[in-house]
Amino acid sequence: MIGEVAKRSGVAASALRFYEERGLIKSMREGSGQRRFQRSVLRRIAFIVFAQRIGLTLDEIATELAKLPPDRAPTGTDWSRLSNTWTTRIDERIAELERLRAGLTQCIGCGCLSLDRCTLSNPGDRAGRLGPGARYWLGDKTTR
Amino acid sequence: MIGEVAKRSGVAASALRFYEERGLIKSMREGSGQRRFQRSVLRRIAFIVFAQRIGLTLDEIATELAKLPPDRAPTGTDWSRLSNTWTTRIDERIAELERLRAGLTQCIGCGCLSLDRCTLSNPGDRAGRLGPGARYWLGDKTTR
DNA sequence: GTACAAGTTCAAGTGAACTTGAAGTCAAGC
DNA sequence: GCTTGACTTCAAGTTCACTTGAACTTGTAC
Repeated sequence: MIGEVAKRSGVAASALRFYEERGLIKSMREGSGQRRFQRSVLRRIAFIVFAQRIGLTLDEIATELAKLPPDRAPTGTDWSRLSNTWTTRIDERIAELERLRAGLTQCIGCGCLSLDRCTLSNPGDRAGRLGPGARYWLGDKTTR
Repeated sequence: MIGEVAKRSGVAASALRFYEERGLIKSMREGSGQRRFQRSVLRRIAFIVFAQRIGLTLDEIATELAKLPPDRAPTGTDWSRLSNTWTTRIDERIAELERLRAGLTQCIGCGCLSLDRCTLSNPGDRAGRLGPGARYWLGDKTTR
């Protein structure tokens, strides 16, 4: 029952249908055509919600979830294998935020964000190397 | 010249026009109708880019930037006053990420994200209090 | 037997942050 | 005088992650 899962997970039923359409979760169908979910779907949903907060797109999340064994129920080990790569991602994001905080207090206040002498900024040799909309102040490769 | 500012900031000209339309930056016009920017616009753009990475929407950024004195060029003190509120925001985001990391390693691995006994999870008494699409696993009030 | 809640599909709408395209202006270089 | 490049406006398109609405079916309650 989709309503039950929605209630338990806090994720709207429409979103759950959307996730299924995108292949993030699966369901069985009853004779009547209504969805039946296995218990394990809750953990998947939890993972999706977490991952979104970390900043992954649904596509990336789908790719990650596809690494889980399709044949058997995922074990704690399966999950923690996924979690490990994500931990890295979180650490990177935290590091970036700390850089931003430093930039905010050290650079914007002092005026170097006029881009002439900030250690965070380094146009010229970095410009154009990042994708369209590149922002060299961020020292960011992903740009999104 | 918009192309010059685009090159210096790494932000696309179309985005700069969009920011101007949204009131985030300003420009003078030459006789020909082309935009002329003051040097200080670069610092504003830097601020916008930083703020976006921190997770603010353009609307929020506009609100923040509106706090700068419209009459005179902003001083370092003006900027750092803004930065302070943002530092808080960054710290919150870092704290959240650390919670997520804990959740990832402690909860998903162990199985409690089946939502029965996780300290991060607490349905029932929290359900429905958050907006639509509420996700109680996040312990989040803003939900976005 | 009929009301009602909960489910179904499918198409279209939403908001954020831009980008793209069409059609036109303007100054410089050859 | 004509091409080129950089600019202009304005409308429409794009991606992401959903939500909303219309039209319909199913199961339970009275």
